[in-house]
Amino acid sequence: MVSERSLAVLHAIVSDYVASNEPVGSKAIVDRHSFGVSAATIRNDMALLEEDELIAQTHTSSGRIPTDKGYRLYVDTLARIRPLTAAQRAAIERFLGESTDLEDVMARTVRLLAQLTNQVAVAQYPSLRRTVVRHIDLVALGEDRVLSVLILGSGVVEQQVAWLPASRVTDAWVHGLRQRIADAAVGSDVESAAAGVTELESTVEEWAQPDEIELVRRVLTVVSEQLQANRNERIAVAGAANLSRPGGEFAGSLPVVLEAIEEQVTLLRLFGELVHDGRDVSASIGRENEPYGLSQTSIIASNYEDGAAISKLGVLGPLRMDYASNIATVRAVARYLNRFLGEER
Amino acid sequence: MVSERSLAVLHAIVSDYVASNEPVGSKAIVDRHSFGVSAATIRNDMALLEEDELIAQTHTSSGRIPTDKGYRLYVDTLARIRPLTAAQRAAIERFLGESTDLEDVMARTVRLLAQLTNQVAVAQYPSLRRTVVRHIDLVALGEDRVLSVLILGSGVVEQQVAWLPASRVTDAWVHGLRQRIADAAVGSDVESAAAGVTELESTVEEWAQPDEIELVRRVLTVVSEQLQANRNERIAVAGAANLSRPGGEFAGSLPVVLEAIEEQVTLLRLFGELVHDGRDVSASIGRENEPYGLSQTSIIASNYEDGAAISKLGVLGPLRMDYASNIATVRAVARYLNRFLGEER
DNA sequence: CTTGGCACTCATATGGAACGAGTGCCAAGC
DNA sequence: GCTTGGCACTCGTTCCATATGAGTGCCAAG
Repeated sequence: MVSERSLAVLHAIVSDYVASNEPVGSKAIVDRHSFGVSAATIRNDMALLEEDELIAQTHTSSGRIPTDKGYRLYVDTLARIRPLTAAQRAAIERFLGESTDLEDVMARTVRLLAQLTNQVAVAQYPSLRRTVVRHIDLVALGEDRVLSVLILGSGVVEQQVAWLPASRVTDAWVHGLRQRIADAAVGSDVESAAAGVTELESTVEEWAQPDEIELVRRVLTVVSEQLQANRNERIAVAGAANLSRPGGEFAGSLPVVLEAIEEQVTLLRLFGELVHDGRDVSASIGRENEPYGLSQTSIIASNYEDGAAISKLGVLGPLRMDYASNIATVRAVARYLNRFLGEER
Repeated sequence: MVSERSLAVLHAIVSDYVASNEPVGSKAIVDRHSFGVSAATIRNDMALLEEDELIAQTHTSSGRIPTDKGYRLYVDTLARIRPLTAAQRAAIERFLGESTDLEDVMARTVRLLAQLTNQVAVAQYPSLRRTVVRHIDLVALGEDRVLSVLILGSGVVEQQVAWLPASRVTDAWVHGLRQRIADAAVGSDVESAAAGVTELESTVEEWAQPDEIELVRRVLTVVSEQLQANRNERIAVAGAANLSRPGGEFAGSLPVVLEAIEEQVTLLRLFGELVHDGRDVSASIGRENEPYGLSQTSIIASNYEDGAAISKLGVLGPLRMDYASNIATVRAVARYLNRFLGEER
């Protein structure tokens, strides 16, 4: 266990290092912070911190920089979360207030978060399992293609094309089928609707013409897929340009990070594994992200509620980032998004 | 005017430099290419090329590298476009063949192009002005919100929410309005449909209840917007990770490039200004992109037809890129996309 | 436990010398 | 008139040796 003052020294090292990007020495600490002790005393504390692997030196006789473990302890012992400035709050309000549909809300949210933190911002789309199905449409796009359009509460639209090879699709046929599906699905939430459609699928023989059964099945399969497609597995990203900030933070790992952003799958897994032990904001620091090749990266994320399910949003940046400020910002944006989505439905 | 052999020397310099990323000297040229002349002769040619500002030296006595102007002449005098290998063609076929809706086609196209060229790939969404309107839906999302869904040929769906503050939206009302709009718009192409809706807007007083006119107007405005929204102004991007390839190509300009990719507006303008003088593939090299801050970047683009209108797709990369191969690939992918979209409709 | 002092380490900066790739130019050759 | 071999010259790169200074660890005294 580290002493009270040692912890204060760690905090000083982290914040100085984040600000200057240079190893910080004992003298610099007594100069910039008002500990009531001399540099030699600080040096003793630093020796202890180094023993605990909370800080390290770049070479035998240089100042110290925090290790992953040091950052971790720093984050865990951050006393209070700085509230945002009035200007920042206003910016959030203004930015989100103008948005129209969900797509737009997500895009604005990540852009905002990226701008406020100067990091890469990521947000998971809300899960829609508990959302009500408002409307279902089947539209013939030609003789062999039918477009299925699903309209969910809060204005989300899913579309998908069903191919019905070598068939003669007529408007009347499509219309009748639509009616049946709508009866089974519209009005209930997505999960129940999926069950309804499955039910319909299993009784196809009872109500469809024998020569149409195959076609009907295809359409129902597509609708089922749409209902089961988990929106939660989409993410919005913004601020990739922040990766190339001066400082060469991501020396070798920039390609890995860019790939992760493009892949999305990696980010989703990473987000999924984040543990929120009591706190509303969680962090994953450096080597904790090793399994994803992102050991030079830290992630700060917060849950945001979304009716029944929970989704996440956060930022991704270099190990050396302003954790205090980023945690505050992520939390604030998540709260606004919460409130905003709450109003919506 | 440069002589025949000088031009050949330029080609040698470009291809060697692209391959090695090092200034190429006269000796290296005679070694690697079978000109029937000595190094001294090559040096004379190089002096001429330098006079014409087609090549330059990094310092007084080093090998030469091509200038922007040199790359330009090189591209303009590329004799024949290398055809793709069978494997590459197969990859294209396979990759595009699996796609479902337009969104998916575009995503696959850029991913493919990025992978084949190792550059950032960009594609403009097809313009839909000549596409037929298949279907229009209005769905009440609550008492004060109506979702308008527009279904176009080839399975494109546009949605937008209309807010009708302080009103009591009923299903019956929405249904009636939908019918009217559908009569005016469904079946004709997007441009005519827009005209039809505008017509409807101007005669609102004649058929709507006085106290509903304001609400009807709002809905019609939203539908109009949807019809006029130009899909052509959306782009798909992939392969950003290729920017961080070793070689430090984008030393200082990486942030600019990343921003351009995220902004999209810049890329759209850039694409819009590309001139195709007779060729099916065009290039914009280095300083030619100065106005957009992308003077360290080259762009290779091709038109792809899309019924009436024309859209573009291409790649963006460092000045020092394999123009010959990239031009061939962009052209091939554009052709496949052409064919694919042709089959669709 | 704190503090001043001191020897020690090591990254960085500076400068000079050797090296070598590549050029420009010239006079001779085809 | 174009081509060629030769040669002096330039200049970036590498290597080494030295000087500097920031920062440490340790110790003995307060």
